[in-house]
Amino acid sequence: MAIIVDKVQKRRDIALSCKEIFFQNGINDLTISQIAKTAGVGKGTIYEYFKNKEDIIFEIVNRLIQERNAQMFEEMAALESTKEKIKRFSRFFYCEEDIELRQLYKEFISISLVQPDSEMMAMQSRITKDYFTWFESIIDEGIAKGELRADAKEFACGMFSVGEGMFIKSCVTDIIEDLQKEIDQFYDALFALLEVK
Amino acid sequence: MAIIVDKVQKRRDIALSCKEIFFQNGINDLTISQIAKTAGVGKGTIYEYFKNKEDIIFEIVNRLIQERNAQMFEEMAALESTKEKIKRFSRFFYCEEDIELRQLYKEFISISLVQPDSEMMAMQSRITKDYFTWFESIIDEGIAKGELRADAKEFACGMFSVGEGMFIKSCVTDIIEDLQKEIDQFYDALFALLEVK
Amino acid sequence: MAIIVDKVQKRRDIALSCKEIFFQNGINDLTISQIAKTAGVGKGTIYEYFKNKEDIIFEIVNRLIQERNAQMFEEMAALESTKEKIKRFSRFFYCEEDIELRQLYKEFISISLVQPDSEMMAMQSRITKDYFTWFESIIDEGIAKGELRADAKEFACGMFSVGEGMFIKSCVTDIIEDLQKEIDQFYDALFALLEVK
Amino acid sequence: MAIIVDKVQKRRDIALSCKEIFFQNGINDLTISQIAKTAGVGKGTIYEYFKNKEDIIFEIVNRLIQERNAQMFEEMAALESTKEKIKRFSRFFYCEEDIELRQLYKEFISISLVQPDSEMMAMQSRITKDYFTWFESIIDEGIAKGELRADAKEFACGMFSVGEGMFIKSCVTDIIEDLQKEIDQFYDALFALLEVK
DNA sequence: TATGAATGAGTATTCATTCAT
DNA sequence: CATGAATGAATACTCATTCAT
Repeated sequence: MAIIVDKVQKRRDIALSCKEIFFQNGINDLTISQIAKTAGVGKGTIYEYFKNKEDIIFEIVNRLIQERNAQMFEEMAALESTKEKIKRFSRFFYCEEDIELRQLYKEFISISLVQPDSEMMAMQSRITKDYFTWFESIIDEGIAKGELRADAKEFACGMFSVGEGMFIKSCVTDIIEDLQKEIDQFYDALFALLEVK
Repeated sequence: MAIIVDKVQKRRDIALSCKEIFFQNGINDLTISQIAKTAGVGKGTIYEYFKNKEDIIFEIVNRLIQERNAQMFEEMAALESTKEKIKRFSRFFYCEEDIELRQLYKEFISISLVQPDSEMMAMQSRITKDYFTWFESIIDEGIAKGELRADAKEFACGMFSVGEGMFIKSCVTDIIEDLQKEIDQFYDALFALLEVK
Repeated sequence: MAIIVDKVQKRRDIALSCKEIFFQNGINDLTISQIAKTAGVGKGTIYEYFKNKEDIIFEIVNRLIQERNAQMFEEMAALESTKEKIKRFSRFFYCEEDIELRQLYKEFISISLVQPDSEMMAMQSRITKDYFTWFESIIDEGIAKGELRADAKEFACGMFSVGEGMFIKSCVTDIIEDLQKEIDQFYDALFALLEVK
Repeated sequence: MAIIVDKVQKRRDIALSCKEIFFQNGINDLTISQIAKTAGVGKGTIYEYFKNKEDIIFEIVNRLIQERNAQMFEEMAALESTKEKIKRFSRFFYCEEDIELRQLYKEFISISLVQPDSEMMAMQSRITKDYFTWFESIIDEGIAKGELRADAKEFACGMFSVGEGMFIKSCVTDIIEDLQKEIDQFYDALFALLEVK
């Protein structure tokens, strides 16, 4: 009998083997030849596991995002106050703390902007909803604990969006000096208005 | 001397002649051949006025952004209250009102994400600062007029970022239903806290 | 011994299992993967029974041609007069009556034209001779029955060739309108000269 | 001013430069790389003059066919009797006389069989009609000169088709021995019936 | 100065065949 | 005997850039 390969596992393996070049060069310099070489397989083998290039890029981004998001949510869950959690969330993206996470999201958004019809869009939607749900839940929690005013919930969507907006800003402009400070200030000012005194 | 002016003028002319194909196909399908044909010049001529493709794309985006932003600020200046102005600002990007402006910014951000080293970045910075300055100035104005609380200014940066964030969201996700409503709600809720009663 | 018979049987089975995809897509889109899947065996197994792709294509065409030709001759044998038989022969190919038979011969001839060194050529010779022999025999019969003049036999080869020629014409040109009428007219005119009054 | 090239002329030049490899290897081994190399130009240059591979192959076949057919008709026109002309026509294809002409028609028909949707089909139709018209005209002439019976015209189409049929036969079978004799016999027998005694 | 003809490096994808299990 | 995972040579086509005129 011939070897039976776990296709799902091999997809993941090939995708993850590209981690390094992905983080180094982004997706633009990712050619099938390079992917094959990096994964240590033949070019034809790639097409045994992926429909086309779009498919493999999707898998790479998908795997990495899943991996990172899980870590993020876990870390944030460990924190106490609502404000702390939200500030921690922002710090993932604006500090140089995790340069790879930044690179990952950057590529992710850029692909989605350029190829809005692909599966990428569905994934973006899913992830955006997850973030938004998380924001809502911790604000709910804050209200339940009596930390926040009842109308704080109306800011959930905005809180997430301001994060996304500043992330883009940090990527496409030179205005990097006080980015973290800026976002902190915004959240501080907002929470000053929302916290129950 | 006259020749230098001519160069600048010709750069602009060539760039603006591509308006239509840019809005139709985006930047990905913009080839030098096409640009040359559209501009009514030879392919070689392009390289007399532009260093390379990056350079010409920069010029196109630059010219179009200048043009549009001028219009935008003019329109917004005509409005009365601070809240109205800011809501008008958001409407430029989230409604289908001006599909071309959306397309323009989308391309602009996507290029900047992918080629952060180019001149694009400086341009992004400049524009972002302009927006931010505008936000600050109208908030100042609101405070001066007694519409807004003194600490409203701390939200200038956030107000702009939430706009950018939602713009990205509207481009990369399917979550489109109540985008305009969502952003309006956010601004309403925020102004409810900031307005002097 | 039994093994050899099995091999022959399996070759036939695999070949005939491809009937459907052959008639649907022709030979150009016939890949080994597809053949293996359709035959319900592994890709490697194909190479146990066939030397290479050429070999399997030969077998497919061979089996299908055998099958169809047997039917054809049987049907034609049931007819009465010489002219009827010959006209019936032509109808197999020129009418849309049997689209699959047309497709089969088309592929057959096209392969033979392109790869004249293969076994295909021997098969073409065999089949052409069969047709020719059949033409001769029914003309002989016609002469024996007193239907046809004695020198009619000199037209056997031509009668077959005119059929082949018009088949090709019907495949490669748009001149389709009165193909059946044209060939009928030719045979009518010829038989008018050949029939004993 | 830049060089202005006669596009039509260059198309022809590139096409004709492939004559040799076309006659040696047929169309199957004709790759763009090879064509470019043979024509002494870069691969990209090919696409300046041809839409795609199909287009260049069409040009090659087209040019060669035009060239040869002109020669053929000229030669045939020089002959006297109707029978001579028709027999001469057949000799072009069945003898080894002009191996290249045979190869050319072989490829031509084979391409048309495989890609019936291309421009090739229109060309086949045109050429077939030309041949047919020629057959009709010389039969008319024969009738006018009193050589042939008035009903000879009904055989024009058949006479051409029998030629095509035997050409195919000569290409795809081993039955080559008496091909010329066979076709001569057919025409002799037919003319024996058609000639006015 | 203006041009457009020429270019070739670069890329995704296919598929017959092999061979370790 | 049977298999299907692995392969890589082969191929059409694109497009930014150069340079002779």
